[in-house]
Amino acid sequence: MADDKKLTTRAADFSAWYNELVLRAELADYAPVRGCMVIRPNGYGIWERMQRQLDDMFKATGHVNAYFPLLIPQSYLSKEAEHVEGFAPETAVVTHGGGKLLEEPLVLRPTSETIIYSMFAKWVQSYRDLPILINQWANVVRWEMRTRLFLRTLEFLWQEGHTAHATHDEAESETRRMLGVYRTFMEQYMAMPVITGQKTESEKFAGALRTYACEAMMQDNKALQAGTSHNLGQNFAKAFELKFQSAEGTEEFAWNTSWGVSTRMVGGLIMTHSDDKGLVCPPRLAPIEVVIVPIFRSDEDKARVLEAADKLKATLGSFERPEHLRRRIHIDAREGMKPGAKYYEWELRGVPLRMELGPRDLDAGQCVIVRRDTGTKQPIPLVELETALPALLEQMQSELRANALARREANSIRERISYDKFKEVMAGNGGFVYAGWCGDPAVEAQVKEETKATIRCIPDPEFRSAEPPTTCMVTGRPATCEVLWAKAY
RNA sequence: CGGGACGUAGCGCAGUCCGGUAGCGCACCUGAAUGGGGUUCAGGGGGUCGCGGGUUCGAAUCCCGCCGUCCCGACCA
Repeated sequence: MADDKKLTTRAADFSAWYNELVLRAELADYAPVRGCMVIRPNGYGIWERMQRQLDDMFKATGHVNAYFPLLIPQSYLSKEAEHVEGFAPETAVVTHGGGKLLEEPLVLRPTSETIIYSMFAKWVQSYRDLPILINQWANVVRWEMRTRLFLRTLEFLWQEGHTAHATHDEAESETRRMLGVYRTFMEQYMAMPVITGQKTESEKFAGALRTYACEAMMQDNKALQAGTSHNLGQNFAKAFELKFQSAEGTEEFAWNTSWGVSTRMVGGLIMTHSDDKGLVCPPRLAPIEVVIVPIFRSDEDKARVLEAADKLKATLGSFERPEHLRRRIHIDAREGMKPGAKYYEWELRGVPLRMELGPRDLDAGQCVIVRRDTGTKQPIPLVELETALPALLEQMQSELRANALARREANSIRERISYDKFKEVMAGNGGFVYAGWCGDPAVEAQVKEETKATIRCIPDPEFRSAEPPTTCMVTGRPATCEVLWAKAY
């Protein structure tokens, strides 16, 4: 921080910019334990709004919430071979309780497939007991080597949906449906466009049949995996004896899915929209939509302006209004701080709209509204705020999404390029590269080794090229599919 | 766990080479003025200098050990 008041710029050091923004906007802070963070009210408020929206969407798609315990017998994790291989290296293990060595160590859940499907096995007898459509909001622990605020911490908050079905096809359509829910949420609420698609064998979830993901592009052109949805097949059902009797009387293993998004999305939101002045928060997820900065000199003016501000908040923000008509308003009435200083602070914190309200405005029956993303100022008559505020907020919401989409496409390469050119791109500005792939995992490994880029996904049809690639970018062999390459978080 | 940097007031740092009264900026508290883009003046509070040991009359400073944090790798939502 050369200048004490300004953030390091994105261009100078994206990583430093991100860290400083998170800390100074008071979204999160480092905790005493390495790799752990405290999510402060400004950051938690965003997560809460994400939760509320997603929870509504899960309920609307037929899911119910439940809660399973944090502690899982270590042996459970070992019951599915690929699963234990994938997660064992990063589990935290409890060996003592009440001062005594435990007979069997307990792991802090890195994810809850094992405990949940072991319980499903108790609850399911018949095909009539299916499907089970459960979600839980929880914390999980993964002992990562390198951590970053929101993007990768030892403990993080998430939701994990877990379902059980009678058939493969039903499980598959559930897997796809929830990926679609994530996509809708990310686009409509986070204003963050995503590429959806399937993960390759090497990138899929440990223990899954197939993994699908939403991949977003951050402002440094790196990809962020923002949500995953897994078709688990019968792998866990077999490990935990999750069986049911079919209508035909036969005994069958159930088909499971799991899907999750985490507090990592807060990091994605930050890196998608924010600028060198601080956070830019999409209005729909902003804990505060409008901050009123009162301006006054004399005591008379002060009383008059604050009264007007209170009145605006009491009417436009009244809890008696239906939520979509209720504005989330904060009045910054702090004494001894000049308006300019407040402007900078609320810009750092990402409040979408700022309302400047002073004696001159009141005389004219108006206020001045400033948009956080564009900085544009406009006077608005007080009597029109009721309709003007939601219109401005929605306009900002959709422009943020459109801008993020334009930026992603401007940094995507869809024409066929040579592997040499690809190396240049990845060594330079990076970005998303669509290319043919022969399907050989060794090629993935080689490219990762040489360029640090990985296959983010095999994009869903709507994201694929009009002209499908016929050869592998790396080997020149016939392509089995088109893939999306990028360096990732 | 490998490579690098660092640990001194809430935050950012100087002081360490060359041992001798613990400092600066911001933040914070009090008062007054100020108030439409980071306000000014005056006064004030706050530290076992990461921890442990050693050398010395005397250690933030020198030596040894440990712990922790951040950045770059290998691992990952």
